[in-house]
Amino acid sequence: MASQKVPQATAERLPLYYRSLQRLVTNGKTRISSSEFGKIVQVDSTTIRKDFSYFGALGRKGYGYNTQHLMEFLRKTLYQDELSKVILIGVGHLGTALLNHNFQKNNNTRIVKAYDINPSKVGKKVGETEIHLMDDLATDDNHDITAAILTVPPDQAQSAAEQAMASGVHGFLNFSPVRLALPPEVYVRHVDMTVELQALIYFLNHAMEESRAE
Amino acid sequence: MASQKVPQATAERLPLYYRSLQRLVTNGKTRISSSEFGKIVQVDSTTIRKDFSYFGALGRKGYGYNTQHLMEFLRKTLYQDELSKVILIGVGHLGTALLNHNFQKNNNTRIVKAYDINPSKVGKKVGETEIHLMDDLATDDNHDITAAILTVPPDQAQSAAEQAMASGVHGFLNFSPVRLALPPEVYVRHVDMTVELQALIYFLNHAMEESRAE
DNA sequence: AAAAGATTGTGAATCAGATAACAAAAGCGG
DNA sequence: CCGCTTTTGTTATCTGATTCACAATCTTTT
Repeated sequence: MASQKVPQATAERLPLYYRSLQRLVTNGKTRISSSEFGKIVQVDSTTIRKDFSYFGALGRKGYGYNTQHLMEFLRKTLYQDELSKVILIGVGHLGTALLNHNFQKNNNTRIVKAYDINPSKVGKKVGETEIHLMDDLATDDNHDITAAILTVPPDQAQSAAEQAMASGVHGFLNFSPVRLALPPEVYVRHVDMTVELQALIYFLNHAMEESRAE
Repeated sequence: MASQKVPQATAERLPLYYRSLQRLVTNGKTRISSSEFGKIVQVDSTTIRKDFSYFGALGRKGYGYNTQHLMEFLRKTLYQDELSKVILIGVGHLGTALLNHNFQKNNNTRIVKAYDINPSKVGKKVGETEIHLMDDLATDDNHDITAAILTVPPDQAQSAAEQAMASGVHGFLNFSPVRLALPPEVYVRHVDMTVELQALIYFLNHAMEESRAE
């Protein structure tokens, strides 16, 4: 299986497709064409068809795609039919918000444990998740954990990531505004809100300049 | 000025460069080569030089870049020497976390006002920011506002964005897991944590499969 | 069951971005 | 102040992603 290599850009769109399909199925829509779907997810219809084509023929000519079927395919492909356990490191404002949110709504990812440096928080729960002491992280066994969400202050990010690695974690969703220096077998994704906001401001100002120039 | 068009990919790296430089300057580093800088921000040194070249000659051959000078250039380019006012819509868990954080640390962006649908929150403050009633959004004058941060539930995102537009906002940082349908003159950036996490899980599982295949 | 219409899947073309290669220019060490 | 070293800026090349164009094929209608 897994015929050709799936391009990175394609893989990054799959979760978006998946979530949109969940919504469509819930709303009782049974079939959809790539162009109609494209309007919803704001991706060109050709791109959508090409994305799906890496996994074989998922649609039917003259008909489109069966939403239920497509959704189930994506659920498997994204490993959403098995529970992914995740830990969260750093129970500050953002960490707390994520714990309360806990990704529980539509998907099969659960934050099973949180770590914080502050001993007074230890043992307490945020949402369903119990807080452990940061010092125990490196020596805990987290080999059954898929990924760690890093919501610590910038100066603690590198060290926290290393401790998580030591406990067996090999994937990170890094919310701290630092690039982590980690071995290549560890996979890191960045969510950097300050960068996003500054980029937004840059584009807004530049769009204005360009239209002025016209 | 603004000789050639700056590629999107370049523009999106500028905030990262800027923040790294702030740190370097603070730590007393006065000069840096593209290759040393590249290791810090984890971007290829050629890419860095090329990025800077769109803005003219910022470095000196055989020497590198003056950190202070470069930082100041980026500060201007990113409009960080003037205050950018931002509003936040949706004071839930995530919205509250962002208000408390308030982007204040190193940059010149401030959340000056928040909106929420819940009247019992109105008039209260989170951090420095006062909460207003959602119903007033469309009729308020927010033309001096650079962007709106959207942290509302998915089903309210579209309507909230439209109300913000009506009040004069033309840039959005959208944290809700929905693609907004807005006119093209409005600029939207998405921060989608569920997608990020699912993409991470996909890549982790697939990296494993590939290494198994070797 | 034939004709008309819809829509996929894909090879070819284009576009954007990243990397490589290197000449030109500046720094630096004796 | 001369030659060696460093490092930029940039052109050329490569890679990956998107878009185009259209044949193949299924659906729907009559």
